Amino acid sequence: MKYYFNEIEAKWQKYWSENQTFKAENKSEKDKFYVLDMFPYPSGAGLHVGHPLGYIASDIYARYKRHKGFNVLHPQGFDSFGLPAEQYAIQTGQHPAKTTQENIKTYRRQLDQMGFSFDWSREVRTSDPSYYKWTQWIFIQLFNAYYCLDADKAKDISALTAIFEKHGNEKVNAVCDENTALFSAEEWNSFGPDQKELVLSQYRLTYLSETEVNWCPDLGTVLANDEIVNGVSERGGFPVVRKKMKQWSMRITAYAQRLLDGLNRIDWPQPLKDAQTNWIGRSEGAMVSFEIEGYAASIEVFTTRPDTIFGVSFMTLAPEHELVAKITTKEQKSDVDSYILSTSRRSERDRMADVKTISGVFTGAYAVHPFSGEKIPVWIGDYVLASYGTGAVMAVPCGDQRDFEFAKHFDLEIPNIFEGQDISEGACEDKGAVIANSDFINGLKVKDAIKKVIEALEKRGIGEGRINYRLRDAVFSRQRYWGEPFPVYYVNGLPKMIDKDYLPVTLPDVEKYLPTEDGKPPLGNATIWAWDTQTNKIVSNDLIDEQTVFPLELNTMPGWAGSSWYFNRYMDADNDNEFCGKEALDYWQDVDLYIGGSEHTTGHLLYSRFWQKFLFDRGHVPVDEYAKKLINQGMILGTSAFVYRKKGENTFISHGLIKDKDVQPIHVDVSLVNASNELDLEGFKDHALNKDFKDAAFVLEDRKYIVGREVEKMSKSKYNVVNPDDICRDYGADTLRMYEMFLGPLEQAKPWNTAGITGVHGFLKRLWKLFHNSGEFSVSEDAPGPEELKILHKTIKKVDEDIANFSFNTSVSSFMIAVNELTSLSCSKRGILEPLVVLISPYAPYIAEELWSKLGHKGSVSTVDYPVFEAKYVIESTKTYPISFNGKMRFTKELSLDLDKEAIEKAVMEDERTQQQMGGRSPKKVIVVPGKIVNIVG
RNA sequence: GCUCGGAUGGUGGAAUUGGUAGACACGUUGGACUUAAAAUCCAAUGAGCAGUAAUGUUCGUGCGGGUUCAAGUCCCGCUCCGAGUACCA
Repeated sequence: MKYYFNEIEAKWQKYWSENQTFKAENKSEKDKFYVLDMFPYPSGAGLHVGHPLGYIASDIYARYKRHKGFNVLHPQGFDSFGLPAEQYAIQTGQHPAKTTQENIKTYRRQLDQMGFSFDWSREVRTSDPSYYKWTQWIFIQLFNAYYCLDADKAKDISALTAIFEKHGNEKVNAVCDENTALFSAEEWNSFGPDQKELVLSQYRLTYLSETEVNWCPDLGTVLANDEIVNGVSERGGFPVVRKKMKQWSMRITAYAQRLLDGLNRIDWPQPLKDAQTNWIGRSEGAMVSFEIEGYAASIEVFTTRPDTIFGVSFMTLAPEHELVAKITTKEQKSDVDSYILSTSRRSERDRMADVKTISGVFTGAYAVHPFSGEKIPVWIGDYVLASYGTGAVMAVPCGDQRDFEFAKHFDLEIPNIFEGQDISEGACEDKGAVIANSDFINGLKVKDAIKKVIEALEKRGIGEGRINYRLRDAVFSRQRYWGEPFPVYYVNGLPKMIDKDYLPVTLPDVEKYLPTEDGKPPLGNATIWAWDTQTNKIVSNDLIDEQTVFPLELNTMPGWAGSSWYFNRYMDADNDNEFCGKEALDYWQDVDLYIGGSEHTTGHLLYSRFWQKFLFDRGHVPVDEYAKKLINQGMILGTSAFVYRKKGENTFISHGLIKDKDVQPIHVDVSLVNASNELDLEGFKDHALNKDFKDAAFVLEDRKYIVGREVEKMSKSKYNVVNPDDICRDYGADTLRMYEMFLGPLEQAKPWNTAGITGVHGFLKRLWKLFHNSGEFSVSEDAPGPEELKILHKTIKKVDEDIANFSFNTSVSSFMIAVNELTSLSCSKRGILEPLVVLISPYAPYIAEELWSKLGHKGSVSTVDYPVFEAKYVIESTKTYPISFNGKMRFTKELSLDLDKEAIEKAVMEDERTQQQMGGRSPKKVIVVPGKIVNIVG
């Protein structure tokens, strides 16, 4: 009887769906285990074979844990707000909700086909009003909170106003804007409501501010730093410019230190932790204030090397620094203005690419050295970034290579403040140096000098020790249509939150999805988009009267809003009264295993940790790190195929004949190429992308056209996409699952190669054949013998260990060995098949279910708690090495069920003595048990 | 530049963490079945040398050293490849 995988798979999909086999309960006697995937954005192209890799791994783990007796939560959903649906809407006028709905349908079909054990009753979609209701709610919670540094946690904003009323803000130790002014209790109490609101916004964890943002004119929107790659937009590759706009921001910087500290408590990959650590970019140093000669202003700088303060010979401001206009002298004005103009014209990308060119200009102004009182010229230069620190540096050419080069270029002084260091060729950045020519810190080492300078600065009130972070507050506004609307309306230009009871504020319909002609975001096109504070309803814009009806926010939230808390929603996805019920949260707590791509390291994975910590502070969730363990699955790459067109001719040359001919490589669809790299010429002509190709000439080798190959990212534009639908049709989902695992280590990037799939498919066929010998299912009730049990338990032990270590590739090999060995014994015994089916079911659930039911079991193997994952026989691996006299070893491997324990114990006791003996003459025989080398005498 | 990975047959990759290097699979070659092909099954397959053969033997985990009875694995010094990040004061 043939292995009819298509029928089997359809049958069990139906069964699982009808019986809700994978529905998880929020109450159980069993221990909980939460396995999470990064939910997909449902794109129009559907899934390719690369997408499900992580889902297969997590599904294997989830099914394995169910067998081990855990109550497993394994949900799935869709990150369904996003730019592609919106751009499609701009082109076609089709509502993004409709496109999204259709795409989700395709995704769902593809996911079901692959046999994932998701609990779809908990599905979430970020674009669903019943979901984004709670995204809006969390936004309001952030608005109504500030970060108290004394308690080191977020608190309700009312606690802050209470302090202001009694003591003003002088003694408040909270995270706030740099330029927050001081006020007394009397002053606060005299402020009007609008002024109070402006002050509070300097403390709120989400706030409106005029910020310099990354504006992408082609996309008509603002981008976050992690959405920009090499100075152009990640999506589309359009140029990005700096622009000032009024935007919502998230005060993630308040959590910088806790985001660092939390990394020590979670089992995430080290490279990912390193990347987040670098992104947060903590550096210790000092703030120093330099007075400007002749002005009432001073320049604040941040430095990590306050010990080098006596080596300062000039200062450099970023061209965008606010003091530049104020302090530039008349004589220098035209130079400075033209320099600022030329740097602002250069895109960020040019500035980054061109690190070598040194440019700058003198402002004409002088600062005063805080200790020596000397005059220090103030320059501007584009090597100083406005967005880091204070946008100004104290330049120490002898201690910083960039300052050194700047000084050399403009012929500025380079005083040496290091004992016995030669600085004629470059700056001395060695932190073991000893300071000289530096007044009260002469003879001190760097570390001690830093301490002493900070003390002196603080004593004189002109500076202080400071920890600075590279991390910036996150801009939270997007000028897009297809995102969460803000639950915000404006009175006198000040934001007001809509009460929880009236959420969600649902996205309005618009005629056009582009920004309005006067430059407002797409929601500016909506005609029914105003808030009536009397009825608490969305009403027509015509009714705005500035008394009771007010304009609503026109921006929407960024893509990361919905994904920053979805893992909590799965625990209680249908709750209409809370974002997630307390009971569910207390039961499920956090994610035990999270699998997803490393591209989200400094985006989603940082923002979601931030929101979780906030929700924890406010008592809404029980833990402040939401994922105990995380694994980054490696990308599956495509193997692109190329044809080579002779330049200027319609002739294609086979890969082997190119040599030094002038040819242009052109991508060709991989489905037109067979396993030996031979191109289907008729197919190529029929599916030609370019009309000319229809009558192209070919230069062949061995009567074949051989294509060139290259490994690239799998993408539609590279014609190297392999569709899982095709693989499932030809080989079945079980084969696809096992093969993707077999391809190589989970965390490693690896190219897809359909040719190798026959090996795994052949294995499943052999397994099937083993128990369908005479054409129908046949299983023997005889008890298995030691040989057969040995095969089974060896496999159990190996597979169990491999799953625990996430080495799914080697466990597939173990299955193959087992089936090969059983085949050679012609073993078809129930006592072997039954546990083997359970063992194999996480990898190949469909064939396992089918065999399980043929064994006469009711219900699904997927939900069976079965002790099969504990090997009944303890198998010790022993090796015997007879040693010849020249010291070379040979040995025979022995795997035994009936080990002579006494002999081993005795040998272990002699271990020490043996080692001594081995230093001298070689023993005749050595037994190795794991971890020990022992000698057997005789 | 900095940070983190990696380098093993024709290919993807194993190697119980210091103990048979090359599991398992692809590919290749030969054979069986077949009119033939596909499918299936069996055998060989790191390289070299000797032998009709069983077998013996030498070399072999990017390069150069070192530690050890024993190194793909540990230590020191390089080379090359990949990923992330970048004027961060």
